[in-house]
Parts: sequence; C-alpha cells; structure tokens
Amino acid sequence: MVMKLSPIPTNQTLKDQIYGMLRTAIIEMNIYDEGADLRLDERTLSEQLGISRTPLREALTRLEQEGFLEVRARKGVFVLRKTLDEILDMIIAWAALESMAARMSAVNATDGEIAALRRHAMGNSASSAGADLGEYSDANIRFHQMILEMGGCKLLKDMAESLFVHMYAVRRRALEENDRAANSVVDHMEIIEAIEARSPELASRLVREHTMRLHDHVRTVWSRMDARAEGALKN
Amino acid sequence: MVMKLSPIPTNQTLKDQIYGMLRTAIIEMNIYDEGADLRLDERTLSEQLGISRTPLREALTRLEQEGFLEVRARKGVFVLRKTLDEILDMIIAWAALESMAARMSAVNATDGEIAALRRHAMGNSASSAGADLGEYSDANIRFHQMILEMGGCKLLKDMAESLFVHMYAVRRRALEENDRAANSVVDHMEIIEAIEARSPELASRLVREHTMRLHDHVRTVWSRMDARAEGALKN
DNA sequence: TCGGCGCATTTGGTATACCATAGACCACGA
DNA sequence: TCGTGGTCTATGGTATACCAAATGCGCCGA
Repeated sequence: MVMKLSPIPTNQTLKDQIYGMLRTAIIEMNIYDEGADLRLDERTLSEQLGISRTPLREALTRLEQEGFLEVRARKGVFVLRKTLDEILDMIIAWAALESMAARMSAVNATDGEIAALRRHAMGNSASSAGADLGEYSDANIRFHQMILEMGGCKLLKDMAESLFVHMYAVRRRALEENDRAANSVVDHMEIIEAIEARSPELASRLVREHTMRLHDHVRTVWSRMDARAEGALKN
Repeated sequence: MVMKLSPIPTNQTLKDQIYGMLRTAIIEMNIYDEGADLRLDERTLSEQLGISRTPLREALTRLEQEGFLEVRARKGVFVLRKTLDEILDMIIAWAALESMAARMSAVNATDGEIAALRRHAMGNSASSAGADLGEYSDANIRFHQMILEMGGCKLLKDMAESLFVHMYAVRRRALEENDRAANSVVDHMEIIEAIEARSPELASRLVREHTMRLHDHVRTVWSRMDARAEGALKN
C-alpha cells in the first residue's frame, strides 16, 4: 500500500513565515493614512511574534531590499511610502513589461488560452454593471495576470507582480475615483481582439496605451496626495 | 577658523560592505566553469572576512533574494547558475525595459543629451576597429546605460541594471563568438537617429529589435552550454 | 561480504547577550 | 532664562552559543 503523506510539512523556516506575514500586512495596511504608524520596532515585533530578533531581522532585510522598508541604524525601521514620482515610474515599468508580454502572447498563446481570456473578460464585463468595485478590481487584476502568463516569459510576470504589490492601494483608489471601469472593459476587449488577430504590434500598443492611461490619470489627479505624503515623510 | 572636516566617515555597516564584496566577487567569478566552486560555507567565509556569521547571513539573504544564491537549509549556500531559459527571459525583460526607455528618450531627452550619446557612439565606433573586446564591451554597456538614463525613468534603469549584472559574462561571451560588434555599431547609429528624429515608435522598435537579436543569437548558439549547465546543477 | 542501524559531524536556523551611537532629558552654571 | 555639557535610554549592529536536521561513516550482525 502506498501511503498518502503530507507533501512537505516542515520546510518553511521562521524567516520565511515572518517575511510573508509582514509583507502581507504592509501591502494591506493603508500606509497613506496621515496618522499611520510607519515605525516598526524589532524587539516589540519579535516579542509579539514570539521569536527572536535574528530571523525577524533577516525578514526585514528582505523587505528592505524589495523597497517596502527602510532600516536606519539606531533610528528605527520604517515602512516606506511611495512618492507620486515613484508610483508613476512603477506604472511606466509595468507598461513596458506587460506590453512586451502582450506582444509575445499574440505570437505564442494557444487558441485555448486566448479563449479563456475572452471568457474571463466577458464574465467580468457582464458583472461589472452591478458588482462592487472590489470584485471588479480582482477580475481586472486577473485579466492582466493572464496576459503576463500567456506571454510565456515567467520573468516578465514576476517582475510585473513585484511592481504590482507596491500599487495595491493605488489601483483600488484609481478605480474608485474615476469611471475607469467602463473604459477598461472596452480597452480589454480591443486587446483580446488584437491577440486573437495574432497582431503583436497592435496588442503591444494597446496594452501600453491602456496602462499609460492609468499613468496619466494618476499624474493629473494625485498631485495633492503627493504633497501630503512628502510632507509626512520629512518627519 | 572653520575647520575642514571629513563629511561622514563611518556610515557603511559591515553587512553592506560584505554584501558589496560578495556581489562583486560572484559577478566577476566565472560560474559556468565546469569545476567552479559553487558552494559557500558560512563559517569559513565569516572566518576569512574576520566577522561573525550574523552580518554575513544578512548579506547572503540579500544576495539570495537578488537571485545570485540559493540557501538550502542544512545543505549549504550555493551560487546559482542561470539556465539558458532564464538568460533568454532576462534578455526579453531587458528588451522591454530599454525599448520603453528609448521611447521616452525620443520625447524627453534634451538635445544636449542626444548629442552626448552620438559623441559617445562615434568615439566608440572609431576605436572599435583595433580596440580589444573588453574596451568595446564597456563602451557598449555605456551606450545602453545612456539610453536608460535619458528616458528619465530611474526605475527602468535600475531594473535593467539588476538584470544586467546577471549577464555580465553572457554579454562578453556573445561579443567574442559573434561578429556582433560591427552590427552593433550600425544598430546604435540607427537608434541615435531615431531619437534625434524624435520618433518614439521607431526608437522603441529599433532598441527592441537590437536586443532581441542578442536573444536569438544566444538561443540558437548556446543550447549545448545549457545542457551542460543543467547537468551540473543536478548535483 | 553485505546491509542496515546509529552515532558523529557538518551546516544552516534560532536564541541571547553585548556593543555603539543617536536622541532625549536633565542638571548646573552663566 | 538660556544653553551647554553630560548622562541615560532606546535601537539597530554584531558576536556567540546552542539547536536540529541531513549526511556520511563505521560498527555490528547476519
């Protein structure tokens, strides 16, 4: 008899667990609230988590390198806010990566993948009328993920995703304050058609322009937020 | 009297120094040699460097996250070789980033910056006849750096550079085995002309195609190396 | 001779203790 | 009252000791 065993019970080290935990917490935390606690204390944290500072510090090192934190010697550990310029740069880089993925999708994607993309977008559009924004946002994210996957270049997807987590709150907010949802649906359909037509050039351009519309929206609308954020950062 | 003092003598922590040191060593080390020592030992290293394991481990954590190392619990720390597929993916991502930078350069770069780029490329081309490959390679790298800078999006440059360090040896080798130098000079000139003409679309396309030529070259020529590398990794 | 069990060693993971400095706070004197 | 200096504390940086698992080797029995 072949026993069915648990796959790999104990392979995640404390460091990894803590890393994931903190990362999620930081991503979901609204760091742009004026009174937000941007300060972390190693000793307090390690106590709360019931571990020593050593693995905690290694997790913090990782988060620092990913741009979530800044560790200032003998000052403290601080959650970083993105400035408006940094957010805009991230959107540009994202546009670069995803438009390349779209280009490759038009060449490499199987008909089945494209059909799945269209199915997803249709359901998405159907529900967008009455659904809440959170639901729509998730579907929207999934659409972009699918394109990144269909390109067949895993690195593009990973890099785009590492940018994305820094914009979790950003996208949500952009969806709320603009009537972007309706526009997005149209954009998405055009993108799908370009991929179906196996037109790399068009698919690439449409994705880039779609993302750059978010860029323009954020740039024109959020100047005030940036001023606040920079002021807060000076403390 | 106002004394002239040194600005900030001691601001780099041990962790940072070690990180830089190891990073340079790994980049310059030829990890694709068959008999290369891919194994690092924390205790031995810390002894050689005259420090404790703690800051060393934090440096290793950073390097691991950047994709230089893999730390396997109770097995050891290993320098990672890139597989052929990973290298190809990096070239694609690089093409995505740099072509976006070129697009932006065509719009944003000042006339002075473009002139500097042309000057650099001319000197480069003049010396390429007799100069050694190393010299040419450096000039070549600089050309691409300049485009990434001229785009005005620092993130694009940083991301491209973080890809680049993984391909230090790759580029060098590609230059050696192909007569790419001459082709490159022509490509570069066309790119400069596109930027001078303020044509984002053309500049973007030329940069992408230029980089993708490296992609095709590597893909078609290096299959054997990859087979070897994967075999070696299995150990 | 061969195979398996188990201990010793290696090695990364974790805990703890100590160090050094930045910043707050206080006391003292002009 | 003000400011100057010292001291105390908070906090990240570093060193050291110990832990646990994976591996290799050798003893022992069949």
